[in-house]
Amino acid sequence: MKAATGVLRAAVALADVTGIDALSMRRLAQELNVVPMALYKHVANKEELLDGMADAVVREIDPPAAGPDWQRVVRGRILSARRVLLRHPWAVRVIESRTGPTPAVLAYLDSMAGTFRDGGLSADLTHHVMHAMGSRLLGFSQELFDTSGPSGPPVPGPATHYPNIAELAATAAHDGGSTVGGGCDDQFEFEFALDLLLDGFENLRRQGWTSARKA
Amino acid sequence: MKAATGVLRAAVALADVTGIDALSMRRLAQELNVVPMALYKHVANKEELLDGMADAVVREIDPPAAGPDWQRVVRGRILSARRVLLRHPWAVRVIESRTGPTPAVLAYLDSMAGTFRDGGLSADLTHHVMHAMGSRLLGFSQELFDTSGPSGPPVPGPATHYPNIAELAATAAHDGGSTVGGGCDDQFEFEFALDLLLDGFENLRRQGWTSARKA
DNA sequence: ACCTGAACACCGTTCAAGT
DNA sequence: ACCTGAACACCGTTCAAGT
Repeated sequence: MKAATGVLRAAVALADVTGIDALSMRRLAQELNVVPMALYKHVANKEELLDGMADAVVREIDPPAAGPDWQRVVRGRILSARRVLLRHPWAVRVIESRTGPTPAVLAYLDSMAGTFRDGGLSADLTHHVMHAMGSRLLGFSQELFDTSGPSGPPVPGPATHYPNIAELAATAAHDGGSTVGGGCDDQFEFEFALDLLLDGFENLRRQGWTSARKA
Repeated sequence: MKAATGVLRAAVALADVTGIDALSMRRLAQELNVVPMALYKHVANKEELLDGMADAVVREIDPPAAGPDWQRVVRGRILSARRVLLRHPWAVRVIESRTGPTPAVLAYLDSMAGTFRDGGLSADLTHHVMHAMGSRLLGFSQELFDTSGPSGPPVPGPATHYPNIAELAATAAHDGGSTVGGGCDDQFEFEFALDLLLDGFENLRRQGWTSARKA
């Protein structure tokens, strides 16, 4: 059974407003002025609803731009994916909780693999490159916790027991950049890691790297 | 209030056996032959229990090895973290769900930052390098979904609509390597990405890279 | 003062009763 | 045949009653 688009749109909107924890079948039914059990006409269960929500979000990512520079195409699309995730913060946890890739995710990954292949990366290298990117392909920051925001990096007072982290935080605080409250610049950090990886891939391509693991 | 070690050990053991979804306050109390409310003598609430469990797992990671080669020290410790996570698969989701870093995580990150600094990376570079590594510092694979296991990469039949992914899967299936069932070699992919990042960091260090974002 | 059982306010989903 | 409300088996946590 496929989740009806009306239910799906309502679920995405509700999660955007209330967060994913507050999205229950009962609450969603209430939003649609419908009895809870009526939802089960449109979705088999909550998992299928979440599958549909994940796919709806992934479909918001821009299609690949045209152009000969594979690094530029990949970069632009991943930054688009990141913008989508910033619009739907709950989507990270929903996508992560899927047991397997949903159709829109598969289509996205297939398209991304095509961009690498068209850029001249071998199938072997493309395979490992896709693994190395992992969830970053979908715009995941892969950070351990959110260091942006008004509170900045969560380091205790000046007499901290974490001298090295304190030093890093002090360095970040001295930065100008686009941050105001002393937090880290998420966008800068994301692009730093992304470009480091893309440059690394391009180096391997130029060197004709292979995994050399054939039997 | 600090979670008692007995309750913590029981919770970790229970999660190892039954998975994190089955770990409820009621089930844990039953395991300890105790009435559910008795747990609240030792933990303020379930979140505090999960905090304690996350810390208990992080404390299992090996201390840093001695040695002049920072790449080797970082690499060894992250691979130790990965082994810990493979012993406690539920820990990934528990650590991710913490709103901020727990004490053991802070101590680990501080120690890791110290290794980078001792290796000659500037505070500036260390800061961005730690962000770029993100959850990988704790051994997270950061993959979108599990492609190992007997089923291998989850690609539909031969007449698939995902030709590029099919090609990559075929390449992986032809590999010898340590995999048996045609799945991807998680350990190889993890080390591939890790080494790519560490080499990238070392290049930036040699070039005297700075973020050049000072006000 | 301490412990604890019942109760509260939820949850996803089953199922039988009503139309 | 279809819809739906009550019910089931949970959950984390509150709170009042009992010792």
